[in-house]
Amino acid sequence: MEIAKAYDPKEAESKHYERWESNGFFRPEINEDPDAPKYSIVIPPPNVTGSLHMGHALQHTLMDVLTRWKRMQGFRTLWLPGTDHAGISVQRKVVEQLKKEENKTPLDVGREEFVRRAWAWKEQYGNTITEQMRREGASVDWTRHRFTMDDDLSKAVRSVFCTLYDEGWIYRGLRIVNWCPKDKTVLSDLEVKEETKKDGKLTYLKYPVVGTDQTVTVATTRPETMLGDTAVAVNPKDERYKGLIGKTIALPLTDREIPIVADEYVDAEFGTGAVKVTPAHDANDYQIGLRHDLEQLLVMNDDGTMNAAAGADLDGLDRFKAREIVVERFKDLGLLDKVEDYEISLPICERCKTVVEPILSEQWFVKMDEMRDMALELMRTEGVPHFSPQVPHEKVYTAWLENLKDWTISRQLWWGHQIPAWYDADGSVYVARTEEEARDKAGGKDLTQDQDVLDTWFSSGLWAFSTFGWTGNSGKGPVASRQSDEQPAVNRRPPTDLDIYLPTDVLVTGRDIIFLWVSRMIMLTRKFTGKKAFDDVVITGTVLGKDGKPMSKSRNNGVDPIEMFDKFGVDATRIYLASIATGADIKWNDLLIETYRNFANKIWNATRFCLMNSEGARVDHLSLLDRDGLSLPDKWIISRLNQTAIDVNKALGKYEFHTAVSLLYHFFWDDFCDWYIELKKDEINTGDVEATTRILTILEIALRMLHPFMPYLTEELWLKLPGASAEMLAPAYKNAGATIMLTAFPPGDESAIDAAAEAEMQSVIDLIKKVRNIRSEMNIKPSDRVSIHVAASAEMQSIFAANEAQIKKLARADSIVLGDSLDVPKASAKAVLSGGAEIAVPLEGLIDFDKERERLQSQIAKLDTELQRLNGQLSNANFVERAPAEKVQELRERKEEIEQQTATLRMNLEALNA
RNA sequence: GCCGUCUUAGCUCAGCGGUAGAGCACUCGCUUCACACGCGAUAGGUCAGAAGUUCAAAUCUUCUAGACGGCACCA
Repeated sequence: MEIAKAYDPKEAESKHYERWESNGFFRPEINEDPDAPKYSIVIPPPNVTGSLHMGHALQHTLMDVLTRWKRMQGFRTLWLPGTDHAGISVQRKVVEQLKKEENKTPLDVGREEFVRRAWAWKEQYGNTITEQMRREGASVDWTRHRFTMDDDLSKAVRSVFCTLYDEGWIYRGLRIVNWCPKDKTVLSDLEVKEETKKDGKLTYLKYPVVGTDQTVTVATTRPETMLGDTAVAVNPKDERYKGLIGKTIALPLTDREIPIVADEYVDAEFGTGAVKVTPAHDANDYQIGLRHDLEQLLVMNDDGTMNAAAGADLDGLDRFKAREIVVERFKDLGLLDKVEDYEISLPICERCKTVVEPILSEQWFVKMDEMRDMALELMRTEGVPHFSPQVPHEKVYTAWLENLKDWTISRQLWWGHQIPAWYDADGSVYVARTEEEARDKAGGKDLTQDQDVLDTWFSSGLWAFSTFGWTGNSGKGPVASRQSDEQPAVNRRPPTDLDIYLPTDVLVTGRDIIFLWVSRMIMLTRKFTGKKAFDDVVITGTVLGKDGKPMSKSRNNGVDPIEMFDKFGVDATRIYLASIATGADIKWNDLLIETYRNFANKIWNATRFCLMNSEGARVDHLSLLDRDGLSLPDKWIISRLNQTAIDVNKALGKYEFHTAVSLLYHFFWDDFCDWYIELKKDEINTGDVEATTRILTILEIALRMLHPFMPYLTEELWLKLPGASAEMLAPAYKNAGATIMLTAFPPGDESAIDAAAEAEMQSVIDLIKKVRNIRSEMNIKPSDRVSIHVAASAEMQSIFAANEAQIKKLARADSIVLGDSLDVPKASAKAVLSGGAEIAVPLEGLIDFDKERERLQSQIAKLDTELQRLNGQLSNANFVERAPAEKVQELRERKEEIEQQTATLRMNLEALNA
């Protein structure tokens, strides 16, 4: 068989995905075993405006590893893909498009047309990520792809909204909210980020007290809001201001008089001890306002300009411009006390970076107290979700829940789920799933639907169950928390996806959306289905740029996964991402992927070698079963193979992907390539069919274990193996076409683990390494053969005798002399092996005695360091008494061994000096 | 301000009570019939610092320093 000398990832990547998908290999229905347990994952829906970034690549890799692993284990496996509608982002894209192409505003085209265009935009540009996921090799069931604005998912949204409203969990109210003047919408607390500004200013304004010549100085970072002040507050205990309480202020730049009130909230120690109170523009002031029954005066428009209430001459002016003017006027009036430099942290709109304005506004909210209790209870009683890694996410999650505030869910956008609430002419509200239902409730009155849409995260919060067909409004649909084994056998409808796949098994996502998404999904899924959304949550770390900072456009330190796929191959990128410790942040470094590109090439070439010599042989799992008659290297590699399989399964079960990668890497490269293939080369090259069969079989099993990490490479190679066919698939998939992805994942066989073989093989390896060391240190040319003399116990002699050919090959020796003692010329290099054995390589004419002395001395020195530590421990009475007996025994044996070895080495050294 | 994470070989990172590990880089030697994206052999670390618990600490506890993250406050 002709096979290229180096692995070309692009070729393999272009060949298999389409076949896998079109044959339905990604669908759970490919599994024909009616009793197969299910395994399900829903993807954290990327938003339709996005393109694949390294965080996605990482998360998708882990999800795909789990999915492929479980599928191979025979689970009925579903990884459900989808996207979310990204309210604000899409809205902004469409607004920009309208502006650019037609110089129109959304109001110019109207809501209906705007939404139509948003859909068109989504159809055209919204599939970037889903296309990129195919390149990744993601084994998602595309037939179950969902979008948060699909009909069913929209029904689910309305249904949830109505239920929550009817039960009093959703309310509409006037509150101080975070307002983004650019997007002209309210934002939830989680969509607002803090940005520290070092060049902020704290402005001190003097307010004249009516009927006196006194002034009260207040400080503010937002001077323009003084136009909306409706009081000045001081602490009632503050002696400085006691006399002023109850008096009024003539508010400058306005014709209003405002009271001076006493309120405990004011910290007498901070600033001037007097606070301007702007109830409509500050959350704390709002609370003060409620306590003192103050007017709530709004002085800003929704676009961040001042309104008429700010004064006719400021009406329409931008808030920052107004700020300057206000300060200037205070200066002119002689009422500007001072302006200090002040480090301030500003609330910023996460998406557009505009300074967020706290503003009084009527919005819809979800009451979170009961949901929070529900989630905390779940955490307490069942430990759900179980975070991996557990620390610190569990603690952060519960701490956040404990301080949870109500969630603002309305958004002043047109793209999204319009709130299912209608108003009649009197302003009475009717919440219903449909307009008809609302009109019924209203007794046929004319109604207008609420103009706002819901937060995108509201629909994402239903993702775990809305994606499985839950719409909640059938009245006889799936019922919460019904246990399948309690169901009567009669009159059963066929189980739905919701019955089968919820709860999902694990959620893989980033730290940044634990609150935004994970927590809300936990609460809403519990509330509406009675089920858990998932048992486990794997929180991935952040892939940082080369500068150690999170990748971002503004820092321009991003690394495009697609570029990495092009440069190193998808498989190398995937297994590299999986090799990062679960949850740990990692600085990006191309060199590290190179490791795995090299690994891919190594796998390719190892297979190439096996195939070049495979005449007459084919993969045959029976060839590994009867181990009694096998040679030491065979017993050893089978033992290692099974141990690796057991450990890989164990590691994946604990979401320790990096451990699994490291096990596979070392098994394949060190054990299989460096030792096993090398040891078997002679047999293979001489066309030993039995030997070749075993090596092909071991290779095939190794490829299976690598498949979840490196799907393209392993499929490409597997299909080339003689004997690889649909007949080798796992029983549940026996009718599918030939593919490695539906073979059984090696479970590992405990009984194949052969400690004796591993120990014996270790002696052989040790012997070869010692000889190689002598060769290298004594500058023996690779082409020169040596002879090896070994003094060892009878058992070890027989081991070496049995593997003589292999030892000679790998140590480049032409003879091995075995005996009870060494009989060699003085001009020999010597070394000791464990188990009391000693070796010598005669180097007549070649030996450099100084060098040999140095060599022996350095070996002695190394052993001496260890010996000293051992002596220290063993002479410590406390250790001998209190440490476990086995431990003490172990050290004693080790000490004897070292003493014996050093004695031998010393003798050899003296002999050299004699 | 509160909570948390990290600090291990030149670099990037594993390990997390019982003899310090990997990959890359470095040094030396190899056109050895799968692979130079390779093979073989070395070298390199008082595991940030201090104190404590323990027979035993990179690993547990406390403190200190530095890096980072989350939350709160911000007149």
